[in-house]
Amino acid sequence: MTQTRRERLHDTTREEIKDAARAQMTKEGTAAVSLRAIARAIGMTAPALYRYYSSRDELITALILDAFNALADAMLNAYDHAPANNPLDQMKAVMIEYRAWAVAHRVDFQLIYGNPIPDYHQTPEVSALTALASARSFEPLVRATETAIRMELIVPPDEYVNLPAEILNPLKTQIERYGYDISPTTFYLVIMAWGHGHGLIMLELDGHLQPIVGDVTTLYAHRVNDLLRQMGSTVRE
Amino acid sequence: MTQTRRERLHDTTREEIKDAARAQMTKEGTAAVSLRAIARAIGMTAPALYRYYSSRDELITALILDAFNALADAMLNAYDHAPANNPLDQMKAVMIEYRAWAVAHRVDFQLIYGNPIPDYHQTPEVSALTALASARSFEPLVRATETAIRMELIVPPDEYVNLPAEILNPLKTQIERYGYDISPTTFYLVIMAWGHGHGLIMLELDGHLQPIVGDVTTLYAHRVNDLLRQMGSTVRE
DNA sequence: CGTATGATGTGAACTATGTTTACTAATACA
DNA sequence: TGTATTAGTAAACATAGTTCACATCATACG
Repeated sequence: MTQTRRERLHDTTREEIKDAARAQMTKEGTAAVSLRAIARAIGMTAPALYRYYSSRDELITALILDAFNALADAMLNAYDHAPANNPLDQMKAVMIEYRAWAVAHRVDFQLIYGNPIPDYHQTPEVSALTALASARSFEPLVRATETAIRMELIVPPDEYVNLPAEILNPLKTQIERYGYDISPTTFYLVIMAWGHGHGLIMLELDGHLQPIVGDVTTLYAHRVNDLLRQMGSTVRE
Repeated sequence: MTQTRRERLHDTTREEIKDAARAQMTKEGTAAVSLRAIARAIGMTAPALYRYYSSRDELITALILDAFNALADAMLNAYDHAPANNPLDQMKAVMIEYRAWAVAHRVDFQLIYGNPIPDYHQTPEVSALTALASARSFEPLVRATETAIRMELIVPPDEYVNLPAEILNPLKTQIERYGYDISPTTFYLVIMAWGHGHGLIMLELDGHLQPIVGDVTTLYAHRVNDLLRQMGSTVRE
């Protein structure tokens, strides 16, 4: 792990390039990542960038992985800072943070969950990494939900306990595959919450929600609270 | 409305250009619309396209408006073909169609709800048109929901009837502004359903859902049925 | 019927882009 | 100090959107 001076400088420049790319995406959109523009911004010529990233695709891959990890970190952090003995508050905190991060880092969120960038092609190894990072983002929510159910702070209605076989079986398979120690009900509820939150966030980012509901923060918080109620939260707000 | 032969040919070519553009997007992604490639595909040179669209942006605008209208038509059609006296089935049909259209027309759906295309800039007039088309898409769902509530096929739980002021007021404002004849509860429930369905669809299109739940069609249908239950449907499936 | 007009198309040119190649300048290490 | 590696450049190639000057040809009019 000992880095030579050269390696340190190299890494610094790699970060500088990513920062310039992010700045550019923020201004012009995720798809507008231009090597030549990045080079101009940091006072180099375009071919020099190839000393740091073997192609535009590799640079974009680095940005995507960074974004995934930052989101996962943010959600884990929200989980850690919520009251440890209160899984319901943990669930809320993580759900709220999902949107907060998306709004505060629109570009990175679009990089993860938006349209693919034109001409960008992901290698299978990278897909595996992003899938892992994606799963890591929602581990806190899964854990909090499972705990809430075990503590009977959430008593899910029968619909979510006795799931029909065609829904139940794939969930079971997935749980076994990853060796999770959770019930299919937990898994189903998390997917429900994820889908709901994700949809509201996407609509907000595309500008479809704000003109309709005014303050989206308020609506989102209300929806999160209501989601817990729908899940069978036994604690009134 | 009488068209000369020339105008007819002109319109035909405009359609041919759009078709080529759609074919290209389907193959290479929404952002990869290339005038030169379109020209090649239909046996012309790129500058010739400027006789039909004054720029790449204007072509993309045409594609976006087409997509919006096609989605609205599809949802209205689903509404019309559901049993007229059964608003619950109408609601289901429209929600199911929303996903079905998105999956069958991924590219057009991304054009509407995905990342903006790089360097594409929308004029305010176009934004107004798309907002209108977007509203038109969800009119059937709004109407069916309002009817279901009036017929007491849906009796929404208290949470959705007595909405907190900070949620209620923006909804009321919006309803007045468009002169809709619906209750804020209807509006809230539609936003809830829209957000939920939209999120699941986006996750599916990005490939995040299928590996987790296997058959997404089954999960989505299950979620739609459960949404009606959450809204307070008095009819058991 | 012949002619002028306007629509339709082409090819060259301009500014961008990502990428490769050949070359130079600087740095680190023996 | 000498040498191998690294960091950077300039030139070149193919791609893109767009503009311009020009040719062609069907239509409309005198």
